[in-house]
Amino acid sequence: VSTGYAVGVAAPGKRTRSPARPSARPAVGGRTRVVTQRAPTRTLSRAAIVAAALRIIDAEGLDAATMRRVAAELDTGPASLYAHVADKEEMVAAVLDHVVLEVEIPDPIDPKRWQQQLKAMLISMRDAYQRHNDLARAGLGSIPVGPNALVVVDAVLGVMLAGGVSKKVASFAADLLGLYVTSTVFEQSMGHFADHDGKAEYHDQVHQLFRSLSADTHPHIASMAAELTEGDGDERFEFGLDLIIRGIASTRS
Amino acid sequence: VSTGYAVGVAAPGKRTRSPARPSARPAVGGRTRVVTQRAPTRTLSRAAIVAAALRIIDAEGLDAATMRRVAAELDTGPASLYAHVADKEEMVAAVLDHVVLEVEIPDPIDPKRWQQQLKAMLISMRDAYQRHNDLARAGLGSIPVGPNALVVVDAVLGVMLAGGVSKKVASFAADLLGLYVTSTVFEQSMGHFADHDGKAEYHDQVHQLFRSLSADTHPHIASMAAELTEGDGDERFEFGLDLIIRGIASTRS
DNA sequence: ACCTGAACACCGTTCAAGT
DNA sequence: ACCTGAACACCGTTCAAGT
Repeated sequence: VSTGYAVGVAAPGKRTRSPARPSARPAVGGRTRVVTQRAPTRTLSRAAIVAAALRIIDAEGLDAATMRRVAAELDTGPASLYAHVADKEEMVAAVLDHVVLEVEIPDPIDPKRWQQQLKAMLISMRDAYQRHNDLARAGLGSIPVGPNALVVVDAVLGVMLAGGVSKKVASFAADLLGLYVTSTVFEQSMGHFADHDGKAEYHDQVHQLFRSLSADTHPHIASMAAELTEGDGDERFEFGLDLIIRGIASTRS
Repeated sequence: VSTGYAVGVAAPGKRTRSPARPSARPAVGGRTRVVTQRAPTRTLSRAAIVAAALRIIDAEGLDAATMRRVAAELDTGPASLYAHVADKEEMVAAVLDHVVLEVEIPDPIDPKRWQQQLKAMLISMRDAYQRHNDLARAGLGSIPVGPNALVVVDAVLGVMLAGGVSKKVASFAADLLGLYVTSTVFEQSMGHFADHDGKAEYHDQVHQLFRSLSADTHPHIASMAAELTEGDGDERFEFGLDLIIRGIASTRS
């Protein structure tokens, strides 16, 4: 299984929709009374690993989140992580699934407003990814099977079904919408790093390339250089989202 | 620039739409007459590197195409590649762009049949990627700016414009369609390798997971397990393609 | 200009040994 | 059960030296 989740083993019941960013530090004076004083937080855990990895990704990007770097963040060696996480792929999948806790789900579902509710969910999903640098890249090309992702997928399906969309179309559309969000966020997170001084420069380069193409060899690109690159990310994203949702709506009986 | 192409430097004029799979071996007795016999093909070149990398990708997958492995395939050391290719990213981008030569472009464009022609191009694109293992993964999340890709994009835009689609919609739709093809191919190429004995098993696992979800926590997924996983890749791909194209068509005045 | 050997600065993962 | 140091088998890229 590509996502790193052991598919047959994901425990949906254990999912808890909790505050988006649990502190890595456990609450002082919690409900378990311990007589002997424990070392501050010397215990490694899956949650601590995910939190450390997310901190690194936020600050330095997905590529910086190596097993060695995450271990160092937790003052240990890379081998120690393997007691809590099968491999790097599973670790990153866990981070991704943790972040989807930030997605807001409409409650209750209002059949009359299904298109707005669908759009709002997907914007919320985009915002969640966008808060975490280029993390979305990890989600490219993988079916979301993490426990939290499944909750969001279920809600997306529910909103569409409430709106009278067929099961077949809803099933397909859920895939497409997830794909669209992930890809869009990732594309817009490009050029954030090291080599380039901002996505503006990248954007300008692409625009220049399009304008530089001869009308002989690339007549349509040349005639559309403006349209191909204009509009900020938000605008393009919403435009595309509306287009897809309109397509979904048009399939109803 | 993320694709590895130096955007400002791509030379569209140099693009040649040649036979899909040029042999790595130069034609014997070509048009340049050489007196002294040259060593068989001892000269390294960008084309030879791309061909070697593609061979490895076809046989063993994208991850196997390391600089060291490609160099070994050409009986040399990894450092030698850097005279013809800036880095690994550029090498892979060049392979990707080489493969899009296999995409068939309709000629001439028939405005009346724009929807069919658009669909045929995208199926051809999917087939091209599909012939090359998990290569499509390299295209995820990068704007296609290779010289050959630009020709295909230009044709896609041309077909839509001929069909009366607005420039703004065409611009967006071209992005979306490219995204859709790349992601779909990659998703279907998963589970080809090592750990699993075929995508069937992966597919079954996902189906099992969906069926195992409680109707309490995931009512809609549970009620749609069949729809979510049914249909072979081709069917799902075409269904989605039709849906997107219908959405595009519905925007016309 | 092109090619090379050797090195640099990393990776993910395993494994025997500890507690 | 969990943690660790050390090692294994790799990476991409650079660089001085060769031709």
